Amino acid sequence: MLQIQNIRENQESIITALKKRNIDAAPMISKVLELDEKRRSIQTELDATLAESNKLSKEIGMLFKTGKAQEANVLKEKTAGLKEASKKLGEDLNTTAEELQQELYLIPNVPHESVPSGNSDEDNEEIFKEGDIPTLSEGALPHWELAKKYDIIDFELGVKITGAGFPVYKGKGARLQRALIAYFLDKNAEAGYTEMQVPLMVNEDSGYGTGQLPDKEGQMYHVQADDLYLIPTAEVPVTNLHRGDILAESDFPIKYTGYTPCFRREAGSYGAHVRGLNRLHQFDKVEIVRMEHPNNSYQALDEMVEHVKNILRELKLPYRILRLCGGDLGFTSALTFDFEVFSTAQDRWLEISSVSNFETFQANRLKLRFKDENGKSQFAHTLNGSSLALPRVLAGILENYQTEEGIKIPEVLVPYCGFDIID
RNA sequence: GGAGGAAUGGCAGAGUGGUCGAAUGCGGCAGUCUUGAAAACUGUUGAGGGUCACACCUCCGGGGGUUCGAAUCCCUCUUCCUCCGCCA
Repeated sequence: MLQIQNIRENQESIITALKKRNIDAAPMISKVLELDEKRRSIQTELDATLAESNKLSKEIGMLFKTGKAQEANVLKEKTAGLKEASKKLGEDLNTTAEELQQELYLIPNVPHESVPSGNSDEDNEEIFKEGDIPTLSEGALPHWELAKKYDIIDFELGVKITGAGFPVYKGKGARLQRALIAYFLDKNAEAGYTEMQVPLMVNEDSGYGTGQLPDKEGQMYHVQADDLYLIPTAEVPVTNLHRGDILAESDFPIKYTGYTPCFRREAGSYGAHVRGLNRLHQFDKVEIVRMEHPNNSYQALDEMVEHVKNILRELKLPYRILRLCGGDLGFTSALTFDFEVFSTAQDRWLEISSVSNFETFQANRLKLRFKDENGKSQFAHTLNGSSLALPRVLAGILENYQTEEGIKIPEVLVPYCGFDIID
C-alpha cells in the first residue's frame, strides 16, 4: 500500500511511473486525494468538537467538587449537542477512512525506475544468462514421462487421494526432493539467513500484511470454518513475523529463510504448459526474506540475486535472469528479477525463482517501522525471493541430467541423496 | 470441549469514575564524574492523526454500551494462565 503522504506529495510522478504497468492511475489517485482531504477535514472538525466537550467535562468535574451542582447541571445540558455532533462526525470519519483504505488497497506499488514498460512476459528484459544447455540423446523425455519411467512421481495417485495438482513423490523422487530442500536451506544458512519454521495457515491480518489480500483472495485456499488461509508462499508467515514492530537501526539486516509447502488454487489454468510439475496446487519452496534499511535495500536485492545465481551454478543448470517489465510485475513489487531454468526436453524456460524488493509497500500495511538516527519512525523495506521453488528445479534436473543409463544426480546433491543416479 | 482467573508503555508492575497518556522499578538514550569503562548521580525516553510550528484529538487486548466525564462500570469477541476432559 502506498503511503498517503507520498501520494499527496508526488502524485504526478506516481501516475507517470504507474503507466509502466499499463494503468492510468489518475482517477484512482484523485479519488484517494479527495477522500484524504475529506477525511482530514472531518477529523479537524471532530477534534474541535471533542476538545470543547473535554473542556466542559473538566469544568463540570470541578464544579461538582466545589459543591456547585446547579451550575454543573447547566453545563451538562450544553454537552448534549456536542455529544450528538461528535457521534455523527465519528461515524463519518470511520466511513471515510474505510473508503480511503479500500481505495488505497487498489493501487499497486510504484515500479522502480529501472523497470521497463511492457505488456506481458514477452517484454521482460533478459539481463543475464549462464550455463551450458546439454545435448540430449535421441528420445529424451519430458519430466512427466521420466517420472513414470523411473516411478519417482505419481500424478494419478495424487488425483485419487486429493485431486489434480497434488503429486505423490515416491522413493528416490521423494529423497531427491528432500535433498534439495536440505541443500537449499544449508546454502541459505551459510549466507547468513536464519532458518524459521512457520505455520502453514495464516489469519486475515497476515494476508493483508503482505498484500495477498484483498488482491489475490481467490488464489488462496480458505479454511472457512476457522477463517484461515493456507499459505501460497512462506513470504506471508515469514514477513509477518515482524508485523507491527518498531525496529532499531541496529537490527538490520534481518535475514530469514524457511522451507514450506505452498498452496495455490491457480483457478483456470490448464493445458500443455501446466503438465507435470510445471504448475501445481501444492508444491515445496524454500524462501528467503529480508527486512532492510531503505538505503540498503537495493544492495540487498543484488545480494539475493547473486545468492540464487550461486546455487544454480552449483547445480550446473542453464538459467537466465529477467528483469520483469511493468506489465508482468507483481502488484506489491517495485522491482522483480525472475530466474528461469532451461528445460531441454521441453525446449522452454521454466520460472524457478522470483526475487523482489517491495520497498515500503508491504511495510506500510504491516506497520513495520524502525527508528532512524533522528529517533523518528520510518517504514522499513521488505524483500523476498525463492531459493528455490522445488518442482521446476526438479523438472530441470530430471530433464537436463537424463542419460541412457538413468538420471544423474548433480554432484552437490549426492551427499544429500545418498545415491548418484536414478535408474 | 467444561469450570475459574487474567490482558496497562521495550519489560516488570501500580492505578477501581474526574487534575491519568498513565506512579514506580528495570531497560534505552544524553550528560556529569573517569585516562577509558563500570558504578553513582542528573536529565530524557510509547504510538498515531493534525499543524509551517504550536494548539488540539485518538489509543490502557479488539468491538459496542452506560455517563457531562471511562484504564476504572456493563455487554461481546479474541488471546493467555490454572484445573478437568480428549489427544499426536
